[in-house]
Amino acid sequence: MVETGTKSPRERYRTQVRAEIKERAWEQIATAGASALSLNAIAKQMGMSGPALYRYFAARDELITELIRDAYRSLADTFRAASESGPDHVALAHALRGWALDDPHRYFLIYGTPVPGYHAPDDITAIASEIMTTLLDACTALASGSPATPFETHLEGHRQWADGHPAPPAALRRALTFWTRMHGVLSLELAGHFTGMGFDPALLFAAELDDLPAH
Amino acid sequence: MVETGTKSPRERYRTQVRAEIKERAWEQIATAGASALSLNAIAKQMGMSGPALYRYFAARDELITELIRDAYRSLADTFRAASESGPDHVALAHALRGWALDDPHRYFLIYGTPVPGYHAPDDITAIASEIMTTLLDACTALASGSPATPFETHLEGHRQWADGHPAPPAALRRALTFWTRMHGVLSLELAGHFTGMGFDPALLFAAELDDLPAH
DNA sequence: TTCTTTCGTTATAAGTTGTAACGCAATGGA
DNA sequence: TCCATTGCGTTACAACTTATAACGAAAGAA
Repeated sequence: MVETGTKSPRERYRTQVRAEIKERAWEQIATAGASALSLNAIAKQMGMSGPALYRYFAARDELITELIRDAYRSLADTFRAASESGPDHVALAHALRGWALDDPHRYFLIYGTPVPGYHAPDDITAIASEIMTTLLDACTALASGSPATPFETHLEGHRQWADGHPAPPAALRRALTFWTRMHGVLSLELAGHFTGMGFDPALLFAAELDDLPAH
Repeated sequence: MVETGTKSPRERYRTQVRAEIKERAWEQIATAGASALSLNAIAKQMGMSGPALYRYFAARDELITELIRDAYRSLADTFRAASESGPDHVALAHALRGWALDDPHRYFLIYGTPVPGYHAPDDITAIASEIMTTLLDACTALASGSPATPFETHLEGHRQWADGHPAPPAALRRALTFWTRMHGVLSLELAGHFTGMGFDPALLFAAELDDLPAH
């Protein structure tokens, strides 16, 4: 095959059909959850027979993996956009919350109940570490130097996950805490555990954001 | 039917079979996840034909609801036991972590990705509020009186969820924060998001427990 | 025009949940 | 002891699902 520089019509068609399949898949996930995702139903919606979809995705799991990849990609882009005007963990927090509320199922595809035996491919973990780097940048901006707590001392000696990032221990700790606390509020809120309780989840989120380790 | 006081042989047999079905269900969930739970497979394991199970559980969802109920009940009992020697949120935290690590799938059945359209029956929400009451007792023990932060002021006027509990605003806030922060660490840990990162999740958990709002 | 690749089809296999109809066995009362 | 009722487990079946195989048609390349 000669190098055309632009995509062939066939490839254009193929990527377009793949995109439409993913769109329908997101719709289905939103109404019935990821576990109820049916390739047959998607095919019918698109006016073609069930097995036809297997030309585009080798298996149901491959489609879901692709959706997970897109979700990570989308979060990484959101973080990057929020960091455009400088490293700022408050901006990241609000971006994260907006992104999560925008499509809860997308959030749960990343941070929800894990499927036993499923392992994300390497390119997805690469996107995850891209997200972590953005977060570390923001947390480094405000953090001071030497470790002040036992856990920060522990982190100083266990920082493989920072992947060479020069963040001081306090920043490492701040990034981890940002992650777990924001996730703690968001995940319970999105799962509906706060509904009917009366208080405003947004205020709890803000309070937690305000209470992050200051150092 | 005459009131026998003790169960009839038939009822004893019935409850025993139901218990064995649930045991097999837990085993399946542990190896393949809740979404892959198969009534047929359970029946085969027990040496009987598929439809026989429908004498014991009207539908797959009813079995899962029963498992969720058992999970909540188990957590409530664990909390109660941890509170036996007086209200102590540190004891609750360690009990929670032990309970979660003991069976991650049981934890995710309660706090994992919600199933769209599923609503827990009233008796389950009653157990949930029993858990919350135990937590509020522990948080009241250490908290002072008047609200000190904007969010605590907000909680003072939105405390339906406390269900009449006389906890001061600082205790309400402490309870919510306990919940979201412990869940934030535990859920990410159990989902495997920390694996390969190098640090010790137990230390992060301890650090978060130590950092709870003090007031 | 001809060759080749790709696509969508139907047929089929092996699962799943759940219902229906039947027979057997155990329970409880006379 | 006998009998009627109740409950249990079975097979048969309907309507799904994922996934593979084999075939025909359409589209792109030479």
